[in-house]
Parts: sequence; structure tokens; C-alpha cells
Amino acid sequence: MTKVIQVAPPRVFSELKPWLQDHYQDLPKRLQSVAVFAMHNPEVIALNTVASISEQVGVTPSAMVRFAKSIGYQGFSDMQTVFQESMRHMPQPYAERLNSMQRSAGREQTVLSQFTQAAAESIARLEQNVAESALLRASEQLAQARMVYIAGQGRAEPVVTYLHYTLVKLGVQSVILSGMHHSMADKARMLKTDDVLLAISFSPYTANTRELVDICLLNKTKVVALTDSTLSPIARADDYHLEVLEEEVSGFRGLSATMCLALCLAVETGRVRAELDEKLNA
Amino acid sequence: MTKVIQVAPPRVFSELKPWLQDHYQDLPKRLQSVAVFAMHNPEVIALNTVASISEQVGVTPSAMVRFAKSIGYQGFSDMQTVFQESMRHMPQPYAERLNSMQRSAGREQTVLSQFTQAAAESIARLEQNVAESALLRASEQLAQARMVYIAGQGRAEPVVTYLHYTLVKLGVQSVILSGMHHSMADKARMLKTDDVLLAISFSPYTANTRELVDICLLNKTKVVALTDSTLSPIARADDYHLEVLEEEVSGFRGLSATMCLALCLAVETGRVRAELDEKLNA
DNA sequence: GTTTATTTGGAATGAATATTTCCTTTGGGT
DNA sequence: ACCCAAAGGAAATATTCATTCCAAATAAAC
Repeated sequence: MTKVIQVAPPRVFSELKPWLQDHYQDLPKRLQSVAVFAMHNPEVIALNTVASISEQVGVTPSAMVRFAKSIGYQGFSDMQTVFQESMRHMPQPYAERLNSMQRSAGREQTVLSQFTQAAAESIARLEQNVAESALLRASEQLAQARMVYIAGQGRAEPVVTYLHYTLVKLGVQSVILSGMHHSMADKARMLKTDDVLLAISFSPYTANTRELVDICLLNKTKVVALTDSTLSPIARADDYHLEVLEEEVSGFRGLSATMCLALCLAVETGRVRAELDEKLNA
Repeated sequence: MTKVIQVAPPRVFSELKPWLQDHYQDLPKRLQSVAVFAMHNPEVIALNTVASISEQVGVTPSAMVRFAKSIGYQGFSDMQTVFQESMRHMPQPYAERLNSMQRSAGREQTVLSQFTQAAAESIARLEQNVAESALLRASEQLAQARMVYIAGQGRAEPVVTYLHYTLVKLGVQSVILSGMHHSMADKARMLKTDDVLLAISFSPYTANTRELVDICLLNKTKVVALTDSTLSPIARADDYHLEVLEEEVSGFRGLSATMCLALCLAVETGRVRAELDEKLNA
């Protein structure tokens, strides 16, 4: 019989990883293949059968069993349960939880709970304050656009990135307006009347984004704005704006509610766009 | 034989949910129990055997099979694969997602309320599952770094932008690692042992970020990871990783909870960093 | 270059598990 | 109160799947 590790094998996935790193060199060729595959595709190991996995790896079924045994498991199934357990997103051990509970009980709340609470509140307010109809109107504007230009700086920039990413995935043409400040104005003048500017801005409102909106409105280019207050300089009566206000914790404002609204806007836009496309093809 | 639905059963989990809501009333008592359980514990359905599940639900094994068949599946195993597919977060083209969105649109919930609800749930889970201690350990690593390199692509990119923005504001030196794929590896090799890589990655995990982590660990460079599963290839035992799982709405995953966690991490890092600086000046 | 130990693939085995069948129970209608 | 149809439970059956074993191949040692 081959030398089989007699000590207890790792019972949790996070311990298995370093084990493999250490012993990788000493493993036979096929078993190395399996090791690499397992570390890169743990989900496959957790969910599939020996036959199916071994095929994906390019080894024979017996190699899978040998692999598990060489680590010290009783067999493949035994190892698989370890992979499955990690998938279950098991809540943290109760000891840990109590620990953090105790600490928060006596004194002030933990950092995490403070921020999660603020985020939850912001999201609750978002649902209250944003009218579905406003969301729909904004989405329609974006869906009809030949091209969507997205602009925003500072704290708004992650939102810009996210909107761009999601819109593109949903098949809505869009580009991010960024770069040097002076060149932005030039770019803005490029926009045609059938384009739409999607501007994101929070206080303190950057002069740049504000200018951009001004230029577009002069050009009769439609503007959809995402901001934190109707008082915002980029919110005008003649545009389509959505308002989201983030609760603040000791001076810090998050983006949880904002991201949620951004996703809604993108998805709704995608949906409306799909409807429009259908009509055209009919 | 009992009336069995002959039309094709839902092949994706997100379609199964509304189906069950519609037909729930017409199901026999035991099958209703199974339905409720399945919607609340999809992971259990995906991972366990009929015997084990039926015991947890409190019904006989045959009830499980009947349940699957009453929906239209060939048997339990057939249904189970659908649950498993929903677990491997691999997913469904975007066009499809919009499709299933439309179909479930009849339901009274507005788009906004669906997404806010998902976001709220994700945040609640975040508070439950992330240990304050893990957050603190990760923050300490980042605070001690000479320089923090932030990496992440696709859906993780907004998080990268946000972390960079916030860390810089808090006086923690950091840069974003981006650009062409081949140059990334070169950049990664530049990292010194007193630098820290902050990697953000969600499934399907991009090969790039994965490689980056591998290189850094080889170089003995510390890695702090933010991911959606302990199974993630970028989560290792010898690094500091934080896990956040976003609830999904008809195939779309938001970033609300992720952003909240990112903010916590940044703020906590800033705090620890300030403490360290104080000690040095004393 | 020959012999010996390891590794590997493939078929045979046996255990685990889903599925079916049959019989009992329940509940609704006449 | 009786009957009939639908539902539920338990055990038999069939299938799938992990595991084992052995022979062939490969690499190592002498």
C-alpha cells in the first residue's frame, strides 16, 4: 500500500488549502492535477460525482479516490463533505458570535453593526422615498438613448463604474465620461440630442459634474441624475432625477442604498430596452 | 396516477420560486411542507440525500420524490440538479435574466421593493456572519502596510474604486492594480513583503485576480481578500479574508452589503492606522 | 540493462440512494 | 354511514455511484 497519511485530515476547507501547498511537490503527477483542479474549482468537487469530475480533470475515477486517501480521508465522499460544508455559508461559530455579542452588549456597538444598521436604514428610506414611477421614467429615458454617457467623481465614482458595468452587460450602450477636467467640457459638447447624460453627484457637489449638466441642458440633451438631495445643483425641474440619502455614521457615508438604487435603475433600463427592441423587430 | 404537470419544469431556481408561489395552494399538505422547506433551505436540497432531507422536513422519502414529480421533474435527482446549478454561482446570460424578470413581473412587488428587500437581507446576513475579530485582523494588516495594492475586476471593480477612494481619504496609502493582464503579473512581482494586496473577487472568479493572489503568497506578501465564499480560490488559510454574500433577485446580485463591508474595513483600517501613528510619534 | 517499487487505468464489486409499488389511511361527497 | 378518490407511509426494487482490486505501464534503483 502506498504511504498514506495517518494523521487526521483537515476537516475544514481553509485548512486543506495550505496542506496541499505543502505536500503538492511530493504528490504523483495525476494527483497533482487533481490538487490544482480542486483548489481552482472547489464548487465542482462539492457538487459533482467522481465520474463527472474525473472527466473534467482529465484523470480516471480511481485517481480521485487515491487523491482523497493520500490526504488522509477515508475516501472521496469523505473529502467531498468537507467541500460541501464550506459551501453552506455556515454562520460563524457560536463562540465567536457570543464573543462579539458580549463586547457590543456592555459598550457601544461594534463598527460592523453600526454601519450595517445605517445601511439598513438608508435602504428602508430609499424604498419609502423613491417613487416607482420616477424610476420608470428615468429608465425610459436611458433605454431610448442612442448612447448613455455616465459621469461622476469622488464618492460617486464607484456608482459610475457599477452602472457602466451593469448597463453594458444588459446590452445598453454606455461610456464613462472621465479624464481631465478641461477636456470634459469638450466631450460634453459632443453629445447629441438623442444621447442621455447619466450624472451621479453627492454633496459637496463637484463643479465638474455640475458644469456637465449645465452644458447638456443647454444643448437640449436629456439628463438623468442620481443625487442625494433635491436641493442638489444637478437636480433640475426639467430633468429626471432620483434621490437617495445615505445615513451617516460618525461622519462616514456609505453607498449601500445608492448601489441598490443604481442596480434597480440599470435593470429597469435593460427591461424597457428589451421591450423596445422587441417592438422594433415586430 | 396523480395529475402531473406535463409542461417543462423550471430549469433555473429563480423561475422555480414564483412557480411554487403560484401553485402552492393546490398542493397536498406534505408537499406544501416540502415546498416551504425547499424555498427556505435551498442549500440543503442541493447538498443532501433524499433520506436526510426528508428527515429534516419531517416527511417520508417518497414525499420528496412526489414533490419533484408534481412540479414536472423526472424525479428528485432531476430537481436537485436545478438547486445545485443555482449554487454554483455560475450563471445565466443577462438576456435570460431579464426574461425571467418579465415573467415574474405580474407579482405585486415593485422592482424597487424587490431589490431593497434583497439588499436588506444581505446586510442582515453580513452582520451575522462576519466576525468583528476577522474584520479587525484584516484592518491591522492593511494598517501596517507600507502600501496597499487593490485589485479586482468586473463586478468587484466598483468596490475597488470605493476602497481606494476611502482609504486615501483616511490617509492610508493605496493604489489600484489594473491594466493589461500580462502587465499585472509583472506589477505583482514588484510588491515587497511589507506591502499588502487587497483582493476583491466574486464568482465566477476571474483568473487574473486569482493569479495575483497566488503570486503574492509565493512572495510572502500579505493578502487581504474580500470575496463571496470561503470556497473562493482567493481565500486561503494564511491570508485574511472576509466573506459577504449578496442575495440575488432574478439573477441579479447587488453590492449593497459588499459596500457596507468595504466601508467598515476602510474605516477600521484608518482607525488602527491612526493609533499606530500615534505610538510612533510618542 | 535488469530488477524493483510506484503509479496508473479499467473493470468488478459492493454500498448507498433514488424510485416504484402496494397497501393503509384520510377526507369529502352522496 | 358508506363509498370513492386522493394522499401518505413502508418496504421492495432498480439505479447510480464510490470503492477496490489487479494488471499494465512507468519511473527509480542498482
